[in-house]
Amino acid sequence: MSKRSPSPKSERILDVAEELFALHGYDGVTLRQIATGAGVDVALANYHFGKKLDLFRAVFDRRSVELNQSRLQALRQFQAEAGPQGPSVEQIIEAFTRPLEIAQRDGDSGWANYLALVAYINNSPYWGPKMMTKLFDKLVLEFIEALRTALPDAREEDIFWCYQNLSGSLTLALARTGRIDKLSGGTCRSSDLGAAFDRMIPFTAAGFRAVCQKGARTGTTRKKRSR
Amino acid sequence: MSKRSPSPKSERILDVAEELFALHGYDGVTLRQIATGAGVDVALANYHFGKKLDLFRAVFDRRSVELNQSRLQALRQFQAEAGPQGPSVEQIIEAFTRPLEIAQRDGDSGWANYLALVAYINNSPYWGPKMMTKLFDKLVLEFIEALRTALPDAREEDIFWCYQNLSGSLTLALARTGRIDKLSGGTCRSSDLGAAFDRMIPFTAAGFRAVCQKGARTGTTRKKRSR
DNA sequence: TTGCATATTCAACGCTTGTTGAATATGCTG
DNA sequence: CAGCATATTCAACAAGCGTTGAATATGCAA
Repeated sequence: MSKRSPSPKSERILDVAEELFALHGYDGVTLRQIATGAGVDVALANYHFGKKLDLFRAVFDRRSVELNQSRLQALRQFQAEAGPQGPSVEQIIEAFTRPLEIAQRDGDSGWANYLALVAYINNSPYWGPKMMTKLFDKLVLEFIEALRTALPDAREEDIFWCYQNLSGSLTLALARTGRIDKLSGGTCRSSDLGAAFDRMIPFTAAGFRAVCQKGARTGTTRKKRSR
Repeated sequence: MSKRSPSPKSERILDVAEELFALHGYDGVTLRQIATGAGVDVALANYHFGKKLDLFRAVFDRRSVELNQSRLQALRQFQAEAGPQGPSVEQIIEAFTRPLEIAQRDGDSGWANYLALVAYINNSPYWGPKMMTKLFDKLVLEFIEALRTALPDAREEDIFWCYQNLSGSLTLALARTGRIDKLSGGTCRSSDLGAAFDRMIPFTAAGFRAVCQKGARTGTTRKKRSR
């Protein structure tokens, strides 16, 4: 009703753009590459989405609502099951990450490309501040609030720095660079988000506790001897 | 002797290229932008470095040896001071990360741009596998070997997955996207690598222990209930 | 000063880029 | 069928791209 149903060719454009932007970044992809990959004329992308930048935004927007709804729902589920002290750190991180794995595993094949695109944007000093805030800040602050409840003695700045560690681990996993495959001699496959999350969740949960739990950090700012 | 000393203008080209590549990526920068920023003619980059891709490689190469020497030296120092069981996980991660902060703080101002460029390349599915291996794998495997010694009960795949978590946290910190500044309302500044590392080191050390220490993980692969 | 290697600029090339306006195809409504 | 909105292609544009060969400047050796 409110939005006309998209033509199949415009969806193909989004799919191909998603794949290419995730691999080569915004400037590394031409509209002609996208059009060729989608089997359409180069002018069609302009017709449906306007300028190249608008197409980039459309790709980034497309799956964000569904993605963040599933994460928020997972968090709400844990909160409903938990007592008044709220869900555990593990549960919060599980709700933050597992829906991404599930989308990649059960959703259409474009999800893997989309998650790699999010990784590209999140790690970019140019695009990150310009595009992440609008679509992801509200959700992230919701999770940080939950972490505050689970770690009541945490200092404000420690919570955010720990979140950045979590975000970094997640970002590199979503980028699926294949580097861990090489380093490990094939033992690990970066396409296996499930295996990555099986370690990432206990890893980062222990990290949060070590930095944010009562008595974890002494003194004022630095804790290690400088020499 | 073996290499002629570089002209001051060729260094300026490298400096400007470093800054722009770190911010916009390989395809987001033109040789004309670099030349203009360096105050030279566009043909000079070709004269000194060959093709655009060769210039990109030259920028990436320039500081890598010095960087990794300082990290390896820090590791060797801890190893010399430690008993036969080797340095602690914290010390290993400290040696892996602190030299980057020190380079940015005490070295010339281009170091911050260089580290952001490393973050860009490491997080890129296109450039990562193509460029990281040659310059960084040897060093990384040395650190992983040290971690194996510090965590003798760790499974092989767990060590590598945990390393990826560390690498991801480090990568996002080096990218200095400014996102944590916004999220935290100004409490954290992503340009402050020291503050980031003060949390990253205990955070990731606890993560390694939680996943890789004896008795940390039970059963075969998954540890959490699926529902 | 002359000579020569290195460094730098100049001018231009062929090609690709994003974008546009007009032309055509498609599919639904009457 | 006619009419019309939407979808798609066609052809072309001006601008910018990386790269090159020739021309000029620079700095040191004889």
